[in-house]
Amino acid sequence: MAKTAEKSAVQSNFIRQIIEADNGSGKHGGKVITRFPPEPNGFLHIGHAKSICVNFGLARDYGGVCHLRFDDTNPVKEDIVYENSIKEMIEWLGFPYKDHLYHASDYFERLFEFAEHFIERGLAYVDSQSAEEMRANRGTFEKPGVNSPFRDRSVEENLKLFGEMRDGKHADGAHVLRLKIDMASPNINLRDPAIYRIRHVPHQRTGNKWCVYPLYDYTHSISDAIERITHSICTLEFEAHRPLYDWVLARLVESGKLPSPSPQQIEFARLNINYTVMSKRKLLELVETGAVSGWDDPRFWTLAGLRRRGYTPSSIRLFAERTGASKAHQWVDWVDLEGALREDLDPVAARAMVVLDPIRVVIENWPEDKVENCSAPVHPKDDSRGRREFQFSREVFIEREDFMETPAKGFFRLAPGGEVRLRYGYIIKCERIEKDASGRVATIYASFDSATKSGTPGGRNVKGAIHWVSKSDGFEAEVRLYDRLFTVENPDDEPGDYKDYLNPRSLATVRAWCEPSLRAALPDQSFQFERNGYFTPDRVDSKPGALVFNRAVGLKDGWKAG
RNA sequence: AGGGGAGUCGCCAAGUGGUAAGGCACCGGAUUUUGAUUCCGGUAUGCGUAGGUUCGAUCCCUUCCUCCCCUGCCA
Repeated sequence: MAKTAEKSAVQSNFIRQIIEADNGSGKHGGKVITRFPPEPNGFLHIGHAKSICVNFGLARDYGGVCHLRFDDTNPVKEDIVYENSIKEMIEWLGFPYKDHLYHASDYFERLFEFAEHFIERGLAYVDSQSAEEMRANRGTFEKPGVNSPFRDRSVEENLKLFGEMRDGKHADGAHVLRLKIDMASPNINLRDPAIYRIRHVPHQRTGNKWCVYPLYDYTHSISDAIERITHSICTLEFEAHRPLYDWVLARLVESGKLPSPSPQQIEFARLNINYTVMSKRKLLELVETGAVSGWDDPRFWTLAGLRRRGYTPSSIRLFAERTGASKAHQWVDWVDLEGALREDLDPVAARAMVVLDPIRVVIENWPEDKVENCSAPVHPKDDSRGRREFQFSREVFIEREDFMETPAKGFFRLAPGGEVRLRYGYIIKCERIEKDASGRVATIYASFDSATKSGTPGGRNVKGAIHWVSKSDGFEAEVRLYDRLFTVENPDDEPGDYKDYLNPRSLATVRAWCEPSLRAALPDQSFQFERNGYFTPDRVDSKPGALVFNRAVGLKDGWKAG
């Protein structure tokens, strides 16, 4: 029975240990509720996929559920097109979100009430300093901040002002609501963090209902608690925010506004992959400057790009599983992603022969108009997949690199006077070659051995077997071959601009000869072009009669010349 | 008056006082009409550094080094 790495025992990590300890103590009654909380202001990339796999994976493994919650608290940056794209990609990745779809904006009303509650308890105040004054008074890493002159406003005045803010009586930036914690805290997040700001901007879901919007730390902790999230998993940069997360929830639990126990924030290292950049700003810039053709460029590590390139959801899940979850900064090799794809596709991808860089072969002792049928298994290890048919004829194409006029040591494909098997067909012998004006081999003239048809019992064989396509029933298609987008492992660490390290040869387009079984190929289908790699029809440009294939990843090549 | 994190094989990553799991990569070898796959076998006297405690230390204590994050009315 085929067992994929994805199904094998998951390895322990510190998050699982926490969950298991909580399950053991009965802290959450054995429940596990996680959440993936994207802000709808960009497209998902492989780093997000990792986080999605961690959160949905934990829920799945512990019989819990994972909420998809859009963190839509900043209407100036957010848009419904991002939300739709995010949903589409999560579904594509294979995780169920529809029964547990939430928005932080669902909680605007309660968030506001809680803010008034903080004011009533003397734990929040309206600050009327300018942004610049607030920054100046916040202090620095070494120096404590100083209290705002508005810090001691009365509860009544604060309530009145906050109400006016909500009612649109004040301009953007005129006031802000701040928690009253400690301006001298060594943790800057605790120096009276702002929790509400005025934005006279319509919101993509609540329209014009609000002109004050809550900020992240306040919103996120409370949203988690409202949803009874048990383990709130985020990335390392939020570690210093955890005291604030806990502070807000503890006060609200104290006064019976929120249930106990509160969710626990747990931070793990975000995923980094070499030869990429991950920041939202840089991804956007690559799109806008035309370094990539769009968010779904097959060279891009956005989920849309990976899907178009030919990556499968299961390969991405396998990759996420393999890279694990820890607090150490991880720099994963791009080749690990490729390895996961190969491993995922090898047991399932239909095989086909395609010649990417054709060189013409004329088999002189094959009758002019004769055509003979050959067949090959759709999958070499799974007969139930049936067989594919194609013709053998006088004129065929083979891969240019499968012929060497002066063969290197150890080369066992075609060379002058030598023999090679045309896979699933006959053994041929190179009799002579013809070159064009530039000295390039134009045509190989060969002879075939009629006693060597593939499958002949007791027939002789030769060491080399190469793929080929007959001119009689093959067809041409465009094939796009990709290389990494950057030439250096970490473009962010190099001197100058990261864009200086774009790889000018990240895309090569060729006209290839394909066997006839490929005529009906559709996007989302994966093929192994024998000896060449895994390919998928381009979901944007491929059309019946004018197919376009993307190479998702090459096969491993164990041959070393010389 | 700074605070919070991280350092275990090339890349990930378990182990957290009893003598260094696993995966990927790599190297052998077997099978192979894909130089692929598959299958066998190999690969850290060592856990950032220097001391200490202990019968015994990756694990506990101390020193030092390196890297990352935090001074948005972004998330």
